[in-house]
Amino acid sequence: MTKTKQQVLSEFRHSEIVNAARTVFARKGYASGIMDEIAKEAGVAKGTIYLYFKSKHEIYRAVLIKDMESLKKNTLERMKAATTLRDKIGAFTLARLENSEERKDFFRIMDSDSAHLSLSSRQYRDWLREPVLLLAAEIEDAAKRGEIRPLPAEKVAWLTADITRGTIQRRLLGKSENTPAQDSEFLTSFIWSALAI
Amino acid sequence: MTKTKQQVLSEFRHSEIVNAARTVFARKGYASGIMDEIAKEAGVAKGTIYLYFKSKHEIYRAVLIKDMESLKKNTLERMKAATTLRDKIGAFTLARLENSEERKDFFRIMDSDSAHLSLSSRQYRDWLREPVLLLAAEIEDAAKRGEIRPLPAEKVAWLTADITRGTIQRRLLGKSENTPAQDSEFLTSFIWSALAI
Amino acid sequence: MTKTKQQVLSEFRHSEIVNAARTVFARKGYASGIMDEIAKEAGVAKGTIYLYFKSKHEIYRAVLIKDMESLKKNTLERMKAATTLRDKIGAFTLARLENSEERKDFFRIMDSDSAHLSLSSRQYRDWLREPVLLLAAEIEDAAKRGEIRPLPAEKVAWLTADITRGTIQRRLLGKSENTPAQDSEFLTSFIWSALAI
Amino acid sequence: MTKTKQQVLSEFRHSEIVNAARTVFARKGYASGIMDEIAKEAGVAKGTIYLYFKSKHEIYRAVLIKDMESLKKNTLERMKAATTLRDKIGAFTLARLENSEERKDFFRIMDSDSAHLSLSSRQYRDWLREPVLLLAAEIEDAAKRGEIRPLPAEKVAWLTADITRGTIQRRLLGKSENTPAQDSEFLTSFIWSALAI
DNA sequence: TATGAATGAGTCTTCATTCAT
DNA sequence: CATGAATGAAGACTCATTCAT
Repeated sequence: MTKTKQQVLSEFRHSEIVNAARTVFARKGYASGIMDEIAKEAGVAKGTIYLYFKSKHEIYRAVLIKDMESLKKNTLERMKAATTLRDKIGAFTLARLENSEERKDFFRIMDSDSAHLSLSSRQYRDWLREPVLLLAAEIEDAAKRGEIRPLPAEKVAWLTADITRGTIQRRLLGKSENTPAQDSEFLTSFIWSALAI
Repeated sequence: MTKTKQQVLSEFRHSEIVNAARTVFARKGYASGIMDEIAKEAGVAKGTIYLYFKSKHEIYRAVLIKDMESLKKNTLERMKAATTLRDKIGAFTLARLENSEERKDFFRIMDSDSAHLSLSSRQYRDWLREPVLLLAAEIEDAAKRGEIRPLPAEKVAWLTADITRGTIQRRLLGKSENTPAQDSEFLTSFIWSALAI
Repeated sequence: MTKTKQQVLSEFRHSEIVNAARTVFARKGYASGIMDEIAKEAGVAKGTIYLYFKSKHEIYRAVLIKDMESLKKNTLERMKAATTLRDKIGAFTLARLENSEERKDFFRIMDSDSAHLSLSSRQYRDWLREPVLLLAAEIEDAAKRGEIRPLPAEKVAWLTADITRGTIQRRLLGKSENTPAQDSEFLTSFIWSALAI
Repeated sequence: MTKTKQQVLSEFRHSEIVNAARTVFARKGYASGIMDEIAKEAGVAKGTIYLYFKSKHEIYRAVLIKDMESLKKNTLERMKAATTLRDKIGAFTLARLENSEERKDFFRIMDSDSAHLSLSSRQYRDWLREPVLLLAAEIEDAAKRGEIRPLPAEKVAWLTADITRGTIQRRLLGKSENTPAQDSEFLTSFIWSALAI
């Protein structure tokens, strides 16, 4: 169960490189993010990167997948922990807003065109899709229970994702004096009003 | 007031190059969109492009600015033509949805990371900002008139822009069986419900 | 029928690059023959080479094919011009010996392992094979006519090629005080003795 | 006179590495034969190789020298064991043909351009030279004894080497249905005919 | 003006060699 | 001695930009 020193070091390096890459790609974009710079940022030689990743492309994928996976997991967990639909909507938006605060670099990359090119589009969309579909299912249920107006649930779920993303982007541009919680509450109440009977 | 033959030709070339660039960038993204390909697409020699634009970067800016300007103008006109707030919201969303249909290439580029890198962020946001601020003003007025709930008008306006953009992106991925008008109506009614007293 | 100035220049460049490559490859071998060096030797920029050849590999092929083709043609012509078998053997050996004198660089490359890797083995062997098979046919005929002993003609033809190649290689190492004609005569008479009734 | 365990192990490793290198170089050529691959083939770590050899180049030399030395020894022994000139020619050709059968890898390397670049040309030629010169001496003697025609002995010896090499190469390409003994006999009788009075 | 051949700086990637453990 | 992770120099290739015609 214990890791060898080697394994620890190796995982550390792997992780350092991914972190360095995220920083560099966030700063320059994929095409202009140069291996030299990633290497320097990670504190290793250029050749070392190739011991851990087959290509620049592969590093980029690693960054995206790792962060998207973690974002997805976190969002799902928090949504499941919530009980009412309103709370679930709140959990969805807040999870993402808070995450974007901690991982600004990733959120700067996430929507880039290279992200779409690097992952198969199926792969790409599914990271987002799963939480959105969970949200859609909850909306559907609530509608059936008569708690909210009958509306196309999936569409509404996507709109929720849209405004969350937009809000995050505005925050990344330095546009918000609000806390994530405040922004989340505003988005949630806005959606909720639109759903109200 | 009359243009010389030279001027006409020059403007024509300018425009051809911008169009070719839009096509190419939409197909490949900025970094992989190659001058050779733009030249071929525009039907001119590579050197000729440099008679009209200082650099690749400059062409990209030209594409963005031209299209954004035209989108902005169109959106503003249609909003001004509308009378009620609901109609103005409808005009905003429909203008953009229809535009995206006619100019898919541009909309594919618009949100790319290179777009952000190419224009100063102020420049970039301002093309969108104007219609959004107009919408915000209208919302503000309507709130004052008591037609809708009092809500932070600018935020609501941005949310409207967010869901419009999201919807357009889903359409570009081949995700909609609806007409732009139908999608616009859905978005508008959704917003409208949230604003209702 | 007249070539444009462009065509002439283009062909000249093409040819210059092939010549430069031959020189460099002869000096360093394929793997150590560096594009920079070829470019410098050809008096063009590195990028220019890629206007004429898709890759380093392609240049190498071009060198081999051009020279082998020309060697083959020359050998065949001279053999056909000869009338008796002995003269044909003489033509074969002399053609190659003289050629190797004029094109030392090529002969240094010809037998390199990279030559085998660069051309399909069929392609590679056929340049040599054709003259050898012609020689074999002539031997066969002469045997039927009873001019020489009956011997496996193709084998004898290959042996002739072997000793010609060996002699050339020794010459390239600076080992011969003889003229090509003298060496050719020696080889021919040696073979001839072995064929004598 | 007894070797320590250390020495035995050391020599074993040395030998393993040389064998691995031969295999790899034969498969890929010198430039593409990678240290990693040699290490894996030898069953040691890459660093270990450098305890036994100063450089990749040095390993290559070691392979060549070891095999050439052994080939030379074997050829000389067998020639000395033979009594008549014809048998000595037969011994020369058969020794090499049989050796090439057992050590195909080496024979694939032997004539490569890298072999020439790795050994000083003097060094390279001398491994072959000794048996050839022995053969030349025997031819000389036989001529003096009037057993064969007077011919330039060294040249004839080299021609013998040439056709042996050529035949071996054709065999390595999968071109022979004959046994080494049959091929040897053909070559010997061919040479012998040319020498006959 | 228009051309497109030429340029060469800039990039990714490989791999022989070193070195800390 | 043995290891194999780390290094970084070196090389093929790309492509925005220039320039002679």
